[in-house]
Amino acid sequence: ATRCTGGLYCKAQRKQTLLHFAGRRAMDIEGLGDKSVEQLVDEGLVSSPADLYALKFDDIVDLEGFAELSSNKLLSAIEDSKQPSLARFIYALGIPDVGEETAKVLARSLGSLERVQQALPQVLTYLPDVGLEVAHEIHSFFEDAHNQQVIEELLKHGLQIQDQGELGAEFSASTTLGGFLDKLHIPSVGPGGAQKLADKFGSLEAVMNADWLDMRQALPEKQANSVREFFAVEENRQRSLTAEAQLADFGMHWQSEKKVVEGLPLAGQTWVLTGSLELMSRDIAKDKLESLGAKVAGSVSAKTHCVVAGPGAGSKLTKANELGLKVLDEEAFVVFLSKHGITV
DNA sequence: GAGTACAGCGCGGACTACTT
DNA sequence: AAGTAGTCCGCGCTGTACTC
Repeated sequence: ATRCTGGLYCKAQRKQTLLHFAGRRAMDIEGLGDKSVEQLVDEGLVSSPADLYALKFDDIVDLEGFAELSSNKLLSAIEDSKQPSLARFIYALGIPDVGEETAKVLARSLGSLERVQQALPQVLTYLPDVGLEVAHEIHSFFEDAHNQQVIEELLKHGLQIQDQGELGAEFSASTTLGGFLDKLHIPSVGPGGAQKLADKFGSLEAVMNADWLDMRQALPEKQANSVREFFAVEENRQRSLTAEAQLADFGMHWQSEKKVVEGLPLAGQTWVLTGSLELMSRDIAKDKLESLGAKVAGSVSAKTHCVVAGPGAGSKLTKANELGLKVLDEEAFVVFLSKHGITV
């Protein structure tokens, strides 16, 4: 994507950042819409999200449209936003390519802001739907000095991020030594070769320091050569060790098998909501489904398990019918939920 | 046979249009 | 004007044909 390179100095970008930060799905600061952000930035009162938390009554009461009432309202809305969930907070930061879903994944899997901030690209790619590209965006966002400063100030102003905790299961479950070696992208060595190395040596150090004979026992000549050459490069050794150290630091230990069968009834299923739902909001419906282990997607495909269609459903319902997918109307959906012990 | 390169697909994210 | 459904694009993943 191309974006304005004005960075810190670009007013328009700062406004966008603030609007996103305050948005209903992010920090949910009511009363901070287009108009107010416009003024706050133009008057030089606010230039980063952190500045919001330093605003005083006297600063804003003279602004256009801000008499006593709305000033107090805004201040208390800001105050009320001080305990965001980790997922919301990450989303609010507006990291490129990180929307609500990816923010949730980061929060769930890494469990704490520190870990998200420190995570190396190689480590981030362990998360579902995070590839190298997105991993680098995340990593460089937190490496940026200005971004670091803003986060630091936010915390200093009393922001308390909730649900800091342990590493999530999906992260720990997906880390194996074989998988890790595969991610190093040693030329000529794919998943198969990586697994053989893992089986034979059992640790990264052992692979790095293996002598030729042992190496040849694990792999054919060409691949064995490639591995040696790879680890002969100092930079590769460092990168591998750092990534491994971080995984260990995050409390990770190599596991032999990756598969976790989740106990949730809809684990692994993808659902789609379309049309207007009248008995509950879309967000609630989505939450309910997610709590049963389902993934709620935005578009219908052959991989969709079920479509919930309210009145006014359009192309998605058509497609679902074309594909012969299971479709529930809202009433049937509510019945379905109650069968799983969820009341609306 | 194993690794790689490539293509197609599904989903998330961002944008647009429509409704109220 | 705000909120929501629909559309479009790009990233990551998977499956397949190709190569060594």
